[in-house]
Amino acid sequence: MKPSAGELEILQILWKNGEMTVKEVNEEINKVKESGYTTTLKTMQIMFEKKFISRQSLGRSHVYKADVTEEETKNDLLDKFIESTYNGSAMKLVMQALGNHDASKEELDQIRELLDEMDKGN
Amino acid sequence: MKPSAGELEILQILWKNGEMTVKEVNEEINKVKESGYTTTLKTMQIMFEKKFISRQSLGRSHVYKADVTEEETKNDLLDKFIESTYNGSAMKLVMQALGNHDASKEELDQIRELLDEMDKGN
DNA sequence: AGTTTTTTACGAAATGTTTCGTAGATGGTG
DNA sequence: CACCATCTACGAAACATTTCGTAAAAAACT
Repeated sequence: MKPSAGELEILQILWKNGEMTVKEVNEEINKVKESGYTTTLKTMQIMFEKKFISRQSLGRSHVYKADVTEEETKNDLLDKFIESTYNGSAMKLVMQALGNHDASKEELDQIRELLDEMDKGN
Repeated sequence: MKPSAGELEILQILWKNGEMTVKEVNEEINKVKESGYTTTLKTMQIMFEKKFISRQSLGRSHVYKADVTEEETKNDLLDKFIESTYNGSAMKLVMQALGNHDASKEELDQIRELLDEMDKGN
């Protein structure tokens, strides 16, 4: 299933940091924006019910970790985005993303390599 | 502002077809999924209030057209998607989109051309 | 003119998300 | 042991979205 915006934010934090308590996740969020502790707690409880994350008791508190992979989740989000916004055309998205964002020489070369690999596949 | 999923669906139809009545838009939607007439009407009335679309009276009915451009809207959605899902890195998104979707030789060449153009810019 | 059809406008229910207040449990500290 | 801080659980409010029923206006039909 598709995580909401708030859920995705928490998943990104867990993917980056591994196992974390609600308090730690909330502190991470508060580096970027203000958000109450129970807000983060509630969201994580819902995510737990949805099986996006799992948890383990540690003393009185819980330690959470992502239970869906970054790869799989982002693929899923990307596919849905391509479908809804670019009518299913990944290439249209790639063209627009390239056209609208600066890239370093290294990045461009990296993409060229990938394109060459894809040629071989054909 | 960001159109919702349902609003985007209607915008895509209007971008493709130009001026349309609610009835026509609803018929277009019903080619893909079932949806009541008043549902589409209501959504379009909300979109009108939000200034996503404008309208003109034609006899007893209204003829609507998109009032935000496809280019601008998709750019905005793309930027937000890159921000929320790829931590702001357009190149990560491009790499993943290329890696996960097949492309024809023509499409790959088209991307190469674009990359060459971008090199010149540097 | 009266009935039917088409269309708008309005309101509200159903759902999902985000946020937070409050109560209660747990564990540490004087 | 009583008090305080920390943490969970629960419920509910606030908001946005989606869906549709119903009423009323307007036009078309007989």
